[in-house]
Amino acid sequence: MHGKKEQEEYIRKGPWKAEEDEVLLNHVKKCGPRDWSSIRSKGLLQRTGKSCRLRWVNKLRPNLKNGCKFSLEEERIVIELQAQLGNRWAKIASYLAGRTDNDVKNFWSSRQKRLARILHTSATTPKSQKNKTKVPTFLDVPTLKAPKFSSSSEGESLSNSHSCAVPLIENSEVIKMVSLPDLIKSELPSFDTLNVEQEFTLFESYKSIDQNQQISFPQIPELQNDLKFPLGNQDVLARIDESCFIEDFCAFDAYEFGIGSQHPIGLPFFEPPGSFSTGTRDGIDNFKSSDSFFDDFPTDIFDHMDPPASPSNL
DNA sequence: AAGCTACTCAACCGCGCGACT
DNA sequence: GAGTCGCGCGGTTGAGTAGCT
Repeated sequence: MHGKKEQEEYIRKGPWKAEEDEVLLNHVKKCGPRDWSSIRSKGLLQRTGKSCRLRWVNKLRPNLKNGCKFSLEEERIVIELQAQLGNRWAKIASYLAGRTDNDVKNFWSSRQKRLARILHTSATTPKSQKNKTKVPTFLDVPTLKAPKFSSSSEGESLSNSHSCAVPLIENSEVIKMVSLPDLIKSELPSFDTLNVEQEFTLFESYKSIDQNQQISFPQIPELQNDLKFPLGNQDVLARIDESCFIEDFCAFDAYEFGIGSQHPIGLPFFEPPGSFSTGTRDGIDNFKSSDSFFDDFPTDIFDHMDPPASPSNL
């Protein structure tokens, strides 16, 4: 079998057994969460110190929210902090009670994959097939007119209110200008928590809009200018009147930018730094009680909108 | 029921940094 | 100052699972 030296060198990998967890917990009880490498050197476990530490941090540490999905508030915090800090998952996790860097990382990467898939689908699916997607997009409104800027807003920076934010479109010529990581870094509202019902209702309302009616697109808060307008403002403006431009933009979407989602476009999406610890839902509640998003629509738009079905009707 | 796809989660790996010798 | 060690972090991968067709 194994010689003594071989046994000493043997390092166990893979899933942890309950007995191993118990040994590790005992070690932490005695010595605290440190001296990870001594666990192996003492012959307690055939695991590396790194492996022990990881197991403790990610699974055995008290007060972990294991197996619990990220709440809306947690998602919001992650999105904002990722935009501010980049991929410093451990730092981000420190703002979330019971979450580990691994949790945050996994959450973000699955979000990223989903977004990539949506982008890819949007860019490659023939337009005739796009209507088959689960959640309807503005692509389904074929002749929605491009927004026009009022004379009062002409000459203003497009980053201001009532701008037509066009950071991302499926047209391949343009999509290349926004890398996926940059896209994800931008402070997109969560789409994990989309209220499909609301989305659909709003969508239906758009279908009802007089196609000659002009609507203002709501602002997108706090996007970096270069993310908002990868082409440069002039180029964006120049393309706005192209029907395919708007169509493509709308296809990518409204969905991504939260129109119809639970999050506002016209409001600051995130709390100011420093307010995380309060764990308030002010941002969300403010949205719910605010009209600012809908202020950007013609008032009679709501005449076409049916109230969302109550859950009891489902 | 079976196959496929997307997603989640757990764990490993490589790298960088700081402390120690 | 150079080398070593332990630790922490971010990136990546693979297994398991849920949902859809």
